[in-house]
Amino acid sequence: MDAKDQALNVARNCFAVRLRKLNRVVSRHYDECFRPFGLTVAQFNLLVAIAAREGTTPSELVASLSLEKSTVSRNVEKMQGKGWVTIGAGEDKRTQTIQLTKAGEALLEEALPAWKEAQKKTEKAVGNVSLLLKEISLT
Amino acid sequence: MDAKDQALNVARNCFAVRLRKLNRVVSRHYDECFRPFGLTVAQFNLLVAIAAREGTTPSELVASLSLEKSTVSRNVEKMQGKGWVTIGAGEDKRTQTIQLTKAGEALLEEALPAWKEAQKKTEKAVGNVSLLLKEISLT
DNA sequence: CTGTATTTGATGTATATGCAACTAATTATC
DNA sequence: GATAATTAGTTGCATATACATCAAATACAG
Repeated sequence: MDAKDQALNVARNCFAVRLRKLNRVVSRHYDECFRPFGLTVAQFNLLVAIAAREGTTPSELVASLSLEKSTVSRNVEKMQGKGWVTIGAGEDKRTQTIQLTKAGEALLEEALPAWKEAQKKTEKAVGNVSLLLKEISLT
Repeated sequence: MDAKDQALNVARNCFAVRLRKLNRVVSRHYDECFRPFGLTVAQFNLLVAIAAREGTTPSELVASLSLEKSTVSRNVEKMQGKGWVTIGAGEDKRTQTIQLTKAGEALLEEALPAWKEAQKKTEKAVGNVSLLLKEISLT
């Protein structure tokens, strides 16, 4: 097998190559649907994660979303700037608690139809994603 | 269903949320394995894509990887800076052709064991990814 | 042909992401 | 109780990514 065929083989069988491409395509669908709300899919992710656990902490978000702490730190700060969340004192002087504001709740509510649309769009473009993701054992 | 439960529901069922998390986790495995070579998974993606079609063009990479053209432009430029690829004249005066250099080929060769390791690591951490990706109909 | 539309890349700007190094606070060790 | 280790978040830096806009080249319509 020459270098070219080997590369082709890698390109076809690499989990990362395929997953990352899928990720770009799918994320684009969601970004399109959320654009009218001035919302990105990454911000939407954080919003729902925060909404699902009122009074959560950055650390919890790090764990539940497998994000780097610095990413959470900066993205949450940005969302605070937009008035969607408030950052308050936590149990420790180290920790913080994050809450949705009224505006944040309202935004989520408004964006829900767009989310449903994105879900549909994704299934249509990519196939049976539910079935696909069902298999994954991510904590 | 109150707002919190609704958010939980979205968080659990959103394709983007789950896919993006999986993408981060998996990409991290590859990045770790490639780090000793000064290579990122994104660069590896491009390298194998270029190797698989010697003399490809940015446009082709855009199409085959579903990347934005500006992303390809800048990433390929960076890889040229590292001496892994050369950018030459294309058929048009608009287009370019991209070639792996000897160093680029050598790097791919060297990194192959790391890639295999990353594949294994991923299967171990995430489950049967092959089965999972088999279902996807991405062009 | 000539003027318009399309294609191909480059560049400006913004977001998302991660690693390394840092600080402050807390916990564990002795 | 003092010191070491760990934890929580922030900040500096770099890469990856996308959208909008631009310029140059080519293709197309008349």
